[in-house]
Amino acid sequence: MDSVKSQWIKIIAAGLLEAAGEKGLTLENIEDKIVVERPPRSEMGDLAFPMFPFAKDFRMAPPAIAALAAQALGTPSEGEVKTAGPYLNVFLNRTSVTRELLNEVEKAGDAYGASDMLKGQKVMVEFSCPNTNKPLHLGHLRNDAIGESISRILKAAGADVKKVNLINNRGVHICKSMLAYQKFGEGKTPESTGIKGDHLVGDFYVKFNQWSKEDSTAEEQAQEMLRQWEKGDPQINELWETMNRWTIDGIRETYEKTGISFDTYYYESDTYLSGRDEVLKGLEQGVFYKDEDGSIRLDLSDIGMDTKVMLRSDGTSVYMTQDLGTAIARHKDFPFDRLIYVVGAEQEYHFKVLFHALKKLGYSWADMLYHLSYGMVNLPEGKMKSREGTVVDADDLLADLTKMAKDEIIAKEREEAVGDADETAGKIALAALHYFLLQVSPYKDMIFNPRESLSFNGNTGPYLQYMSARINSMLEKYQERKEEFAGAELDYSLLNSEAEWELIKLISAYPSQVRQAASELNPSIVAAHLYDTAKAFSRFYHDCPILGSGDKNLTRSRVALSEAVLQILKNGFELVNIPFLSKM
RNA sequence: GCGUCCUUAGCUCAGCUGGAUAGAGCAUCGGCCUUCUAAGCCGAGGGUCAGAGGUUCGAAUCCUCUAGGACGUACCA
Repeated sequence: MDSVKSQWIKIIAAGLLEAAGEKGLTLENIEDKIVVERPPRSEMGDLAFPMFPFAKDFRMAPPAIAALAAQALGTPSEGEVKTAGPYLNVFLNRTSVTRELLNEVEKAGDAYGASDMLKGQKVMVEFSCPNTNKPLHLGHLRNDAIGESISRILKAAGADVKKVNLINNRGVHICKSMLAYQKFGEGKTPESTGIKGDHLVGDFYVKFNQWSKEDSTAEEQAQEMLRQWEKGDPQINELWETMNRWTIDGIRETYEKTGISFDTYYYESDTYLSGRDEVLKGLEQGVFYKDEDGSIRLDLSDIGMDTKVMLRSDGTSVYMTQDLGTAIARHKDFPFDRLIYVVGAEQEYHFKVLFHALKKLGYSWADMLYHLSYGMVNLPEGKMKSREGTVVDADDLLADLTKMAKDEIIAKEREEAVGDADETAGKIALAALHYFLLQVSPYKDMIFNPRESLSFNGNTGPYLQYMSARINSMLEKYQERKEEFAGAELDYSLLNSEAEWELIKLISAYPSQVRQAASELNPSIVAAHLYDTAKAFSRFYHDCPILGSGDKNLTRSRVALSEAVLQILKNGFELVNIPFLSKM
């Protein structure tokens, strides 16, 4: 459809030029001025060209320009041009557009929608970045969903994408769960308790917070532990390694369940030292300064901000120190053209400072860093608060969703048909979750209502899966009954209903939607387009019998259309991490 | 205080670089299963696009102000 659009821009331009010529006017850069739109209702045409931008050139009212241009255009072979007030509306030659499009989709297959828009670009995407003191919660799931999805979308746009994680495995917060374990742990392990490692460690983190309310020295003890640890205390180190492994193993299990993966894991425990060296180097160079209190700081007055600690007065490193080291290590490993940090909006200040610090340290690639600042997930009652126990745990949520999906399968008596009901339920849960998280623009805060938000009806992931499963089943039946339709011929002119034409237009728009999602780093564009497509198919499927159309050629042609729709759904599912189900 | 962002139907959200009558889903009400999966389809009601100015032929969209909200402004991450 892109080629159709540019073709029509040329046609309209020619018409306008001719009309202008008749009036003795000359127009410049006419093609750049032409705006292509979609008419608000399909019966008004397929493409719309508003004439407002030419009012000044013509010194005429837009409707009059439209009339003149339409007259000049006459009846081009590519379609029909009609005026509608100030608009020129184009009705495309449906048969030829359909033929071309369905052939293109079939040829491209899984690659339909892919482009070379970002060809040659190396893009690193950082996301997830869990702390090793507690399990993942709903906020992480949104981060993971966005990070994984934009990685896939950028890849589809031709970029060389490297997905990276950063394990926040050091810092005072880690010491807190360790300290609580030392005090109250009684040697418990994931094996001895049967509790998933990340949850077990998280329980001790909660315990620390309870204990610190009773014992005012708790915070100081945690700080002391951090100092001992950075000095290399072997006992602390051993405990750290053990508890870290528990957490990371647990978190990796959650990644596997949700279809998230990384090309490279970075660990703050590996990068904080190089970050510290970097800070000391920067101190020598005069980029940083030593404050009266002994801490090493960056003066940000040149960008209208205060100062920021780069290294604590006791010599231990902060978040910033580690992120400096990590960024530098990453650019060495993978000289990116762009590094996208998928991190919550609450850390905007941090990244502003980080990027600024790297620039001042003389790293030219500091300009290629980008903070994809996404919004928070809130509950109807407000913020999720771990202290009040209102945090929605990732594993619990997945388990609940899977249970709901399984109950639904049983209620609909689809266990047999579906094959492995548990596996299917798990995939439905993922679809519900990922679609819910990705249908919203990343940068906006969103509200998660556990009771209502994850329904399986309406504008949801399972609805998409359902439509694709139905198409798949129908196509399988077609294959089984192949002899019945032997000798059938594809006749695109038979696909002449409005429902079919709507589908054609949606299929043709898919690649541009993917490109837009890539340039805006916004998966919700893909999600919305998938919904529109599924919805349009649903209407078509309801109105237009396929296998029972009564006309072999019509059946064959509608099958071809359905195949293309299924291809778009499958390709799009891949981009937003929704599993395709052949049966549901 | 300062900075950044948000405010569209009862609720949750779309609405692309300004363009024709602002759209979905949920919820409410009413239809549709001897025919390809009813996790579906069709229809109805529901809007001063927070408010006020401005720019423009034209504003939910751009600018300014006001109100409400979120986040940040840590030797937490």
